[in-house]
Amino acid sequence: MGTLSDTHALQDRLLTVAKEEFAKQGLKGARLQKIADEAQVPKATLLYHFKSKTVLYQRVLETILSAWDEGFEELTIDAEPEIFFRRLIDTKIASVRTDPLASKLFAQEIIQGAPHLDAHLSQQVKPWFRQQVSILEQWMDEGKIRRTDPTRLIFLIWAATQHYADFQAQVLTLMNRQEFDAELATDTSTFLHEFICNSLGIMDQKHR
Amino acid sequence: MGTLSDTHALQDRLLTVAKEEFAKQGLKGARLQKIADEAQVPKATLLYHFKSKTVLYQRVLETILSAWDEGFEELTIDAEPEIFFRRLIDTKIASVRTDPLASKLFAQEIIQGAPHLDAHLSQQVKPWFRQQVSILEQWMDEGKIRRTDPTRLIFLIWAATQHYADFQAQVLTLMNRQEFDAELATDTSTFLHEFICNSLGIMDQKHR
DNA sequence: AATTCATTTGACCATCTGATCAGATTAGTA
DNA sequence: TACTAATCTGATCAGATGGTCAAATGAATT
Repeated sequence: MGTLSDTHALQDRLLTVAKEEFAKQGLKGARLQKIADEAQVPKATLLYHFKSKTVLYQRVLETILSAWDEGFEELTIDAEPEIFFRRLIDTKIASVRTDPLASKLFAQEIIQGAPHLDAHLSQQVKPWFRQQVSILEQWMDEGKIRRTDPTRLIFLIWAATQHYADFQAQVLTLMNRQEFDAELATDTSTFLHEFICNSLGIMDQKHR
Repeated sequence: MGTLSDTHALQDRLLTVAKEEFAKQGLKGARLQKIADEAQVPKATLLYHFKSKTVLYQRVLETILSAWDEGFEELTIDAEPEIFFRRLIDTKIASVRTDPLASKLFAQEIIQGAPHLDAHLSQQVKPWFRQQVSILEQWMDEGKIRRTDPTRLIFLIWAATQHYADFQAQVLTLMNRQEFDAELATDTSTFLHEFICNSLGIMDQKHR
């Protein structure tokens, strides 16, 4: 424990601070000086650990994406539709509430045309997405859920959950709230689950 | 008709070009030089018509918002739920398809905490929002639609439609499409309408 | 102790960018 | 035509910002 913090811990801290700055200001708007200040480190030190602003940004993005991949890939199929949707929605809402900055950063990246994650979209997201679609199709074939467009259904869930992170400023204003607290998260989760199950003709055997 | 274009037409062109640049690059990322080039005008001319970058940005924002206000305020209540939802969704999807840049610009503004439209949110959006909520509540009281949280229902519609503009890059990738064409818009509109009506227990008397 | 390597940091730089300004050009008017 | 006001624009600037570098510091190894 010679140094105050070893290299790895420092880089983690820098990535965390950088995520916040990038999420709040965008890639172009973010200032290396501000990130360095926030992390209580000279700017030169920041640039020693990450060769350039772009590299730092990509590292932040990678960190976010791999965390997501981890959290969502284990959403198994071996469940009834109702359970599946509950897990999916709960996981997404939890992620949105725990780390809205990650969601915001990701959103801005996509809005600007996803110039830094073409690869990830087609290699990571697409397979996961196709799998989800095929699960839904199977359930439709089996008559477990009403037949509809599975692709757009996934989009709807995606959008409806992500909305609470990305548009948090608007959501809180319109709901007269100050923060996205645990209760608000639970209620939102419940609402979405109910709404979707209702639309798909899934009977809810048990109350939450 | 002495000049090639009068002042008003020029400012409109500048606003249009600026909207594109702001939407694609964000406020901080946008470059006045690029806007000027795109509009085939010296940068100094651009700054003659708009005192500063911030002013230009705010003017672009105002233009977008007033266009939206116009388009959505006339969504009257004097209709049955099914018609109401159809109109709302169609209008929103049309707006998203016609002018995705406006939606993207707006989204980035909200994501970054809506620093430039606090006033508009509470003065324009909030009243409209409350009105929609009260319509929905009334219909729930009358038993016309299933009882649920009207606030989150509006959010869901909002999010699900906006998604197709803001996340267009991702949506197109996952759907293996090149552009958001008219057919895709119609199908999306139909899907959302059906999905929502189904969840709210609204019978669809006529096919689209 | 001497050497080597990674890390840290203040000083500095090249470049970019929003903004200014004075002078030119044009349009409208008496 | 003469005069005024609005519009246009090239030149230029001041500040900010990403990035570089050489020297200093610290840690580990022989």
